Formats: sequence, C-alpha cells, structure tokens
Amino acid sequence: MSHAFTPAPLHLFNSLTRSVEPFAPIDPGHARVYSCGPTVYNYAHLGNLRAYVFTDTLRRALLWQGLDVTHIINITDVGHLTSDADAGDDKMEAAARAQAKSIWDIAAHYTEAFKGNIAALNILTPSEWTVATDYVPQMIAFAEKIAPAHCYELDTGLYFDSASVPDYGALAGGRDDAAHARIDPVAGKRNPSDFAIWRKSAPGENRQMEWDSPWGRGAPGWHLECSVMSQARLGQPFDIHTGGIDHREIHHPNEIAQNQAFHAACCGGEDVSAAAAGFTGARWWMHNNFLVDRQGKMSKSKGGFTTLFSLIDAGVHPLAYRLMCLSAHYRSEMEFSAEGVAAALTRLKRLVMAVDALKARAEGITWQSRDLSFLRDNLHPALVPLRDGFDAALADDLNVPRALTFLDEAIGMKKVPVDERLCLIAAFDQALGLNLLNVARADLRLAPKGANITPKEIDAELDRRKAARAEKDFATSDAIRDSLAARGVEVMDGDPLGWDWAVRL
RNA sequence: GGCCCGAUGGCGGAGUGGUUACGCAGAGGACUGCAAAUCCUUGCACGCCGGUUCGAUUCCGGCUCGGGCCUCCA
Repeated sequence: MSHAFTPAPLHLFNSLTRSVEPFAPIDPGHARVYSCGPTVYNYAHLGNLRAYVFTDTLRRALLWQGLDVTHIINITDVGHLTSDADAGDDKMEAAARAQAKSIWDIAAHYTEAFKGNIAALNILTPSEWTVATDYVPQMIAFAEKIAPAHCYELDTGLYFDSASVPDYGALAGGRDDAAHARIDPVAGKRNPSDFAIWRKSAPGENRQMEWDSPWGRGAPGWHLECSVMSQARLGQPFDIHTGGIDHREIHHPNEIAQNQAFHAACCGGEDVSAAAAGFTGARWWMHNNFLVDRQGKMSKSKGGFTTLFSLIDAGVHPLAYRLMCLSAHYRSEMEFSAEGVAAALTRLKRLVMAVDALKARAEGITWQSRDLSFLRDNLHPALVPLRDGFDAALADDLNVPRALTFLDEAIGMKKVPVDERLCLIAAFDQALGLNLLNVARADLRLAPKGANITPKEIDAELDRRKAARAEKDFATSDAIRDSLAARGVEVMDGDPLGWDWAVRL
C-alpha cells in the first residue's frame, strides 16, 4: 500500500519579521526570487560564493516543493565608490586603471569568471542574469518617478530623503545612526541615512561609464539598480529577495524605501505614506551569514581572499566547497580553513565512491529511467523515514546539514535493494546539488597547479612498481612509492583509481 | 560610540527542558608484503557565575571572549 508523497509545508526565516514563517508563493505554483549579485570589479571569493550556494539551495527547495521558480541574479557592472560617503574613486574605474583595461573589459572578464564559478559549483543557472548597465534608462525613469516626493538635489547628486517613507530601516531592526555615524556626512544631506539615487560626475572628471540624466551626467546609485531590475523582471511584490546579511542593514532597507516610494507614486493617490506603509517589494527578505576565518569575514575590498580558482589550483574539486557550505546552516557563520575544505573533499570522495559502487551493482536495472516523483510515492518502506526526515529538514528553513545525514543513511541501508536506494539518493541530490549521480571518483582527482609529473609518467612508474612487487622486490617498489609521494602522488593499491594527487592547501 | 549576533568534543557543525545529530581527524579491527585507499567498530563537548525548575547545554539575568553592521561588500 503506497501513500502519495506530499512535501512538508515549507517554512523560511523572514528577516522582515525575524522569524520563521510558512511560505506560500503569491502566484500559486510559481515562486519569484531575486538575488543580489556581485559587483564585477574583481574575482568572487569563497565568501561571496556561499551566498549563491544558499540561493541555489533555496531554489532547489522550492523545486522540491513542486513549484516553478523564476530566479534572477543581477550583475553589477556599474562602479561603486571605493572610499568615503559619496565622493572619490569608483571600484570599477579603479580596477580598470590598475589593469590598464577598459572598464567594459573588466566587467566582461569578471562576469565570465563569476559565471564559471557558479557552473563549477553546480548552481542552477538563473532564469536570467540582469546586467545593471542594460537598465540605466529604466533607472532614470524610476528616479524621475520618485524624485518629486522623495528626493532632493545636491551638487554631488540626487539624494533620497529617508524620512520621506514610513518605517525607514525597519528591516535593519531599527537603526539609529544619526548620533554616531563614523563617517562625516555629506554636506547638505537631510538625514545621515539618505543615499544617492544618482551620482553626478565631478566637474572635469572623465569617467568611462557615465550617462546623461535630468540631474546631469553621471551614474546611478547602487541601491537603485536592484529595485529597478527586480521590478522589471519579476514585478512587485515578488516572493523572495536574497542577499548577504550585510545587505540587511543598508542596501535592502534602501531598496525597500525606493520600492515604497515608487509604489506610492504609481498607485498611492494622495496619501503617500499610507500607500507606502507595509509595501516592501518582496514578501520575504532572506540573508545568508558570512564565511569567516580567524581574521574575521572575507572581504573583497580588503584583499587577500581565497577564490574558487585557488582551491582548484590546490587540487580541491569545487563541489567539495559546495559540500562544505551545505554542512552548515545558511544563517550560521561558517568557519573557513584549509583543514575544513580538505575534510569536505574527503567526505565528498567517500560519497561519490559509495554512489559509484551502488551504480555498479544496479547495472541492468533501469533505475535511471524511472520518474523520481513517482518513486517518491512508491518508496521501499524502510526508506520512507529517510525521505520524510530529509523532507522535514529541508522544509525547516533549509536545514541542509540535518538533511545531509539522511543521505548518509540511505547509502548505508544495506538491506534495501540498490535501485531503491539509488532512486532516493537521486531525489535527495536534486535538492543538494552535489551531482552525485554524474560525478565519478576520477573527476574528483584534480592535479594541483605546479604538479611536476604527468599521469602518463605516473602510470609508467606504477608499472615498474608492479613488476618489482611481482618479483617481491619490495625495496624497489617502496622506493618508487616514496619517490611518487615526494612528487605529490599518493599510491593506493586497494583503490579503484590506484593513485591520487595529494591536496596542496 | 551606537545597533546586532554568536560561544557545543581535537576541528567543522546540527539540535534539544530529562536518552544529545552528522562529517573530518584520532583509536581499534578487517584487508595489505608493508603502507595508502576502502569498510566495520569506537572514545571525546555543550564559555564562566547566578536564577527559574524535580531536572538546563537548552529558558532568564550578569560576566568574559569572539564576530558583524554603522563606508563599497555575499
């Protein structure tokens, strides 16, 4: 007797209320999600990438619920300020100067690198990447709409009056930065928390990226782009807006203020305040916590950070970093260390080997062609608690660390037929995104950068060693093994691969 | 200075008013010429001081330490 499987009701933490709430999409059956993407003036570091693993987990959880998902990630290719409040260098322009390239080349280069990282981490490609510079006309139109009731002009640009919307900063949990702002406020700002909607180019300054606007030649303020692009591609209100936890205090409150202002200008009628109240543009605002190390959080602007490329250079497969992210809850700070990554790589190798072994035993059984949702309804009785445990963990504000334990259990359920277990594992992996059914152990064997021996040479050495062992000449065979070890190659006789690279972290 | 968060075994990291996941490392065993890899088994914890409670790692208060935001940041 089989019971149809219905996923547990999804509950998600909403930063607006600081509590876990039951989730339901505005449009039945379809969730709309917007994720703040990177500013492409440098490579993404591992901390940046954690945000997209989180976002991907969210998306996969929504898919697990049976929802369609429209997911937008933006690319910020407009420069933002490198230093104090509202003057000085712009990050994109500075990077272009430093590398003697055009700012457009800089943006293209780092955008490609970022998309490569996303793919390497098996993060589902967003429904659309929105590029900020494609939306400048819309940003100007948006600004014109909200300017009369909410903005004022200074020499440096057009500013948003944060006192012009009700409950400004509510998302941040009540902000009182008036008394103790660390930075000297821009002269003329009405409130310390006011922010630039449009930044005018300084007189005589020659910028590579600037546009004409009713407020002079210049560039859009950073907060404007997300309001404009999310509205353009998803409509407001949409379901979920994600980003790093740092955005909870400034960027997202500002975005909300803009959304309120626009909403009031469009649909508000006379009472702007009443129309704006309670409107935020998105029902859920979700924030992932930081990746930290002993020095504190990784920061792009501080430099000295670790990228996915440097992990790959060390011989660590990117999916090991994904697994590392999955082993902690998205709202917890996660400690990064070389040992931690190595631990994740070991765990991933064992998972992949275990699944490989199951696949080998399932040869000839057509588990691969079976429909997974159907199988979830007709599961082997012994697997039902695992499926339900996994489902409950996922529904409990994306508790992936807990969900992961059911994957281990499914692998270890020796009394259940292999094909039954593989089906469940495949279903689990649709939510986890570790690509366990497609990645082979050999794929995880990445040569570290600077390896001074080729696989062909290694094979030749191993042939010599095999011959020596056949002669019981163990002195020679051990010497060969030692010399390979010295060159970063680990010999493993009992392993299907026979050898592996030593990770160089 | 203001606002906020955290403290779990060697490391990472879930969770819970009473029996505390899981991973990595460690230990023992199987396998191996020996190692390694793999598999099996397994030891180890809830920052400090009070309070509430029959009972607190879990709730409350204080302390200490660590971190984040207040300037661009995932």
